[in-house]
Order: sequence, then C-alpha cells, then structure tokens
Amino acid sequence: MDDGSRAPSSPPTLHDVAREAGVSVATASRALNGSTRNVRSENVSRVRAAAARLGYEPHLSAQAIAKGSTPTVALVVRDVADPYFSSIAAGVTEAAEAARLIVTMAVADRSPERELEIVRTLRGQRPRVIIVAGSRVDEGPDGDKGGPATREALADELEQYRTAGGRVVLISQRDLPFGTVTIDNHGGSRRLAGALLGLGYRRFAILRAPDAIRTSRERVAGFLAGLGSAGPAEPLVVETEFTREGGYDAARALAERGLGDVEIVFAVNDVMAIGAMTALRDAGITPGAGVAVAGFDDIGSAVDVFPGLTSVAVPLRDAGRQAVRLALSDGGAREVRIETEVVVRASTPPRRA
Amino acid sequence: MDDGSRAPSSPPTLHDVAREAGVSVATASRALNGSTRNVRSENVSRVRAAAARLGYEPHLSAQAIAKGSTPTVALVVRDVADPYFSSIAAGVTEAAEAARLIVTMAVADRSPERELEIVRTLRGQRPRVIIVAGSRVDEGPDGDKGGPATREALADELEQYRTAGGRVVLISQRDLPFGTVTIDNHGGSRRLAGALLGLGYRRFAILRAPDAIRTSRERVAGFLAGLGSAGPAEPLVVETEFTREGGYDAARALAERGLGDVEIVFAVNDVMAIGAMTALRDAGITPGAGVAVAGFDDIGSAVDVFPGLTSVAVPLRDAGRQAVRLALSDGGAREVRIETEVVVRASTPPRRA
DNA sequence: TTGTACGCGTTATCAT
DNA sequence: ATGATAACGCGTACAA
Repeated sequence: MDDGSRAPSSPPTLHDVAREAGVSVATASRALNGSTRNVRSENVSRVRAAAARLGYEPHLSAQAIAKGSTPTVALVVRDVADPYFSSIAAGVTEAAEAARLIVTMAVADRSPERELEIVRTLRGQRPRVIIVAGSRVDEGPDGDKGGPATREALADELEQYRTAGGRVVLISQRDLPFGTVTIDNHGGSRRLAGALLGLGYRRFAILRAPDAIRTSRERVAGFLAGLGSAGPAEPLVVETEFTREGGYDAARALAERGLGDVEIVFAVNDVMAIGAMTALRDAGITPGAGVAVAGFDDIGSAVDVFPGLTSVAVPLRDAGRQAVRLALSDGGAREVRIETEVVVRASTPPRRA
Repeated sequence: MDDGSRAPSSPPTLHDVAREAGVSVATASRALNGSTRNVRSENVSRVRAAAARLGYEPHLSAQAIAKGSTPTVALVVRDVADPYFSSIAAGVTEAAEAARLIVTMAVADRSPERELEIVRTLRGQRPRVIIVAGSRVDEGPDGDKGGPATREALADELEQYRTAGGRVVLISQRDLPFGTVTIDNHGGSRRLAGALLGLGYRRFAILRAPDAIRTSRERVAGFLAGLGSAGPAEPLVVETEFTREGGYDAARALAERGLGDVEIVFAVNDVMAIGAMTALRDAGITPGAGVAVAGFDDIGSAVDVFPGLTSVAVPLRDAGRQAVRLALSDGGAREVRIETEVVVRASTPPRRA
C-alpha cells in the first residue's frame, strides 16, 4: 500500500545528473559549479535541465571533502534566548548569508567546560570561521572560575584550528591572541556615570555579574572610573547572575533589606536592569521616582519598559556583522572596536540637588 | 620571520593517528568510534593517546560522506532576534545537543522565496532533520502572498528531502503533510476573549498581521469565536506587520485618529502588544488605565513591562524541544500539540459594568 | 583481533 | 571542450 511513506531512496548524485544529461561527471561538475566557461553552452543547459528534473542538490559534505573546508560559520553563544546574543546572532547570520555561508550555532549555556567541548567538536566540522561570543572562559582578576586550565585548553584548541587554516574571531574578549570585536564597555559606562553625575545622582548601587565575565568587569571598572575616586559616596556593589533573574533577585534583596540612601541602581546589562525594575516595583518602589535605574546594551525592550530605561547603546547586530567581516578579511589578528553611546531616558530623571 | 602567522598546515587525519599509534587506519577508526569491543584494549589506549597528542578531530564531512548523513539539525526561522523564535531556537538547540546533534540555523527574514531557497540549499547539507518555524509560505484564505506556486515548490522540496530519508518538522503550520508541532492558537485566544469578556470588556480593537501568517489568522479567528457572534459590538480590526514596530505603528495611528469607544486592544502577539503599549503611552494614553492591552505568547518581557501584560502563555522553548523529539522519533507524520494558557495581568484590570 | 581494499560524492589533474 | 581517473578522509565488508 502506497501510503506516502515510501522506502527512503537515496538522493540523486552528480553521476545521475551526468548520465541523464549524457555527459561525463567531470563535465556535469564543471557545468554546475566550476569554470562554466570551458563547457559548451549547449551542455551547460542540458546538465542544468537534468539537475532540475532530478531535483539534484550537490552534497555539501562531498564538496567539503574534495575542496578542504565547509562553507560555514560556526557561532558559539552563551544563550540564544538572551536578546544580547540573539542580536549578535542576527548580525552574524546576516553577514554570513551575504557571503553565501551557512551558520551553525552552539550554546555554551552550562559551563566553560561545555564551551571547550563545543569548540573541540566544532573543529571537526572544519568550518571556515569560528566566532565565540561572550565566553565565560576568561581570567578573572584572581584567575578563578573558568580556570586557567580550561582557558589554556580553549586557547590551544582555537590555535590548532587556526594553524589548520581556520579563522577565529572573539566577540568582547580582548586578551586571547585572535581576531576580536571589542565593545567599548569601559568608555560607555564611564560616560554613563558622568551623565548620571550630571543629572544630580550621588549615591549608587551597582549590580554586577561574577568576575569570570569580562564584560561585567569592564563595565564596573568604567563606571567606577566615571564616578571618580574623589567623588560621591562609596557605591554599594552587589554580585549576582548575569541574567534577568539575577537582576530581579538582587534588587529584591536590596529592597527588602532597605535601600538606605541609594538614589540609583546601575545594572551591568539591560536584562538585569529590567529585572531589577520589576523587583523594585514588586517591593512597592516606583522605578524612576523612588529609585532611578540604568542599564547597559540598549536592547530593544529598553524603550518599552516604563519608565524607559537609561542605557548605553551597543550596536550588537553590527558587532555580529563585523565579526564575520573581520574573519573573512585577510590580515592577521586584527581588532574591530564597536563604539557605544549613552542614551538617557525617563528611568533616570534629573535630580535637583 | 615567525610572527605567529605560520603557513596553514593541514589538520591531522586518521592516517596520522594510526601511524603515530603504530596500527592500521581500520583499527584506529574502530578504537575511536565503532565497535570498541573488538579492539585490544591496549591498542585502544594507544590510539586514544595518539589522537590526543596530535589534537585529532574526526572530519565530520568525511564521516558524513562515509555514513550517508550529517549529524545535524537544520533550523529555519523568520528572525532570530525575535524572542518568539529565539525561544524556539533555544529549545531546539537544547534537545539537539542532548542527542549529540549540531544545529545549523538559517534566517528567512526577507521573503517566502528566500525560505524556499534556504530549504533547497539545506537539502545539500544532508542534515538528519529540517525544522521550519513560522513560515510565511502558507495559503491565506485568498491564497495570496506566499503564492501557491512558492508554497507548492516548498512542499515539493521538503518532500524530496523526506523521500531521501530526511525528517521534516514544521512548527505551527498544520496543513503541509509533515510532522508538525502545533500551538493551540485558536483555543488560547478563544479563552483569552472569554476571560476579557468576564472582566467586563465589550469594545475591542484587534491588531493582526497579514493573512499569509497562519498564526495570526488562527489567533484572530479564535478571538472572534471567543467573543461570540451575538456578543458585543463589532471589533475594530487593523492589519499591520507581525513585529514590535507593526504594533507600535498601528496603535499610534489608532490613537491619533481617536480610539472612540474602544476599551481594549488585543494584539496577536506580545511584541506587537508591547509596541502598542508604548505607542499608547507616547500618545498620552496610559495602558491599563485608559485602554487595556492584551497580547499572545507570554514572552519573557511580558512581566517586565508596566503594567504587566495579559497574554496567553505558549511554552515556546518546549515547542522547540518537542520538534526535535518528534523528528527523531520513528513513525510517520505525527503531530504534537502545545497547549496554551491565559495569563491575566495588570494591563487588563477588571472593568465595572 | 587486525589489516587490506573498496566505496561514499565531489573536485581537480591530466590526457585526449 | 571533454572524459578518465586520482585524490579527499573516513567507515566497513571481507579476508587473514
């Protein structure tokens, strides 16, 4: 009974196309991919027609093995569902598709070890490019978490890949010897701090992520630099997760044990800041009125929360695009710097002195 | 000058490993992948050690060509940066990695034609599974937009892929003959309408997307069904884009030309609803107080906007997971149904009659 | 248990 | 311009 579930027949190969068109495989190959110029136009159309008739699609793996590498860009992110990374991913896919490259994506959510494992198996894919965004494997000031061992292993792995002819680009992680797209975290938060001082704020709380995350470190450092050592009161620094929940929990805890004289909460990214806003509101404190809030990244929803979230705009999608361009451009381990820009919104109203 | 940019040397192959370990390629292959049992454990460790020493990674394309298919799941989405799709993508990658499968992702942002093109080249990848989420290629009631031609071509393409042994799963698109993860859009919005009637709302505006998008059609139909034909006043239906901007623009236009007696705006997804909330606020109307707002999907930020957005929860991440499971399970074109649940928040306060 | 040899689908080299 | 044929790296019958 022919119920639609036929036995899987293998897809047509170049041989089939050649036979159908009455030419050799070599000619068929040339007609479809290679130097079309050296094939009689009549044969070209014959082959093309045969291919269409059979529904032929070249076997990418076979091409890859014959040519050497796969037309793919491998992207490693910490969490696709996080708007930070999905924006980068959007930029990467955009640029990759423009260069007729396929994007493969892996999520290193769990741990630095997982990230290492991913890069290892990625090497097996022989992609043209590997892009690692927002790694956790990073020497903290005390060289903790990710662990120098894991870090070394990752660098080794990437180095082997590069030695074999692959291109490596890191996003936001300056101190490994590869092509890098850096985001001006330090400058951005420094200027943000300046802007907030200008608005009249003096007593700060900072929600930061664990030290293993370089982005967080840089943003905190920049912010403190912007406040100036001789400046206002010592800010209250709280460590939490680098996620919306982390921001919520930290702000909640803060509100419950009393905010004291804190006038404004700066979270090192927007998802944390937005979580914090909700936590404050849940605790009966109106963001913007009771306590001001500022974030970093200027993700899409920053304009849709209420009040609008003051933040530092990072053109993440562009960062993704640049990463691909950097990888594809010749020339050694260069660096592309992504500039950031302070965006003041209603979550940090001017404060009269 | 050895400035770090050595000539790219080719990566070690199984031959190299075999030689290094002093065994044949066959033994090396068996030791690393296949039937480990039939290899002297001494040789197993020798081979493993040699592989580690050389930093060997098996060439996936070569394995693929020897075995027949690639250990990958290909995912097609409309837009990675949209939380709807990035949540699905998160679920897909989670389940795929659990099955030791690589995820390749393509974005069909532009057009149905682009989607067709993508699926075509995807076939060349010989993935184990193709998952298409939120296609635009879909017969509208009037069979417009995507065009029956493109639609047919896509179905053909997928059918050829399946005939060749591939697994196809569609997310939220019931009427193509493939495995499908359907989301209870109709039921969800029907119940939402019921809940809103129960809260006292009688005069509705609906923000919907173009008919080519099945999800939108179903949600509108369900909502109208929930209102009941003999019910309240004829709702005002506005067509716009299926994006945050679409929601913003439509609500803005609505507010500018006067909302009349509209009590509540239902947008067919949350990003539209959230855009609409901001538009209303920009027009001086407080969401929840002046006009109520409801959406669909219950994306993460629904709880972080103010007031909290009433919506219909869709376990998107789970949908992604299920899609992979469905694809991997044996058995023909089955269907997995994802249930939805109304979540009432402050954006639709009870209305006294 | 191990090794030899062939096949997978494609491109590239070398004749013709 | 075209057609054999040898790679490419790996898995796996088959033979030893």
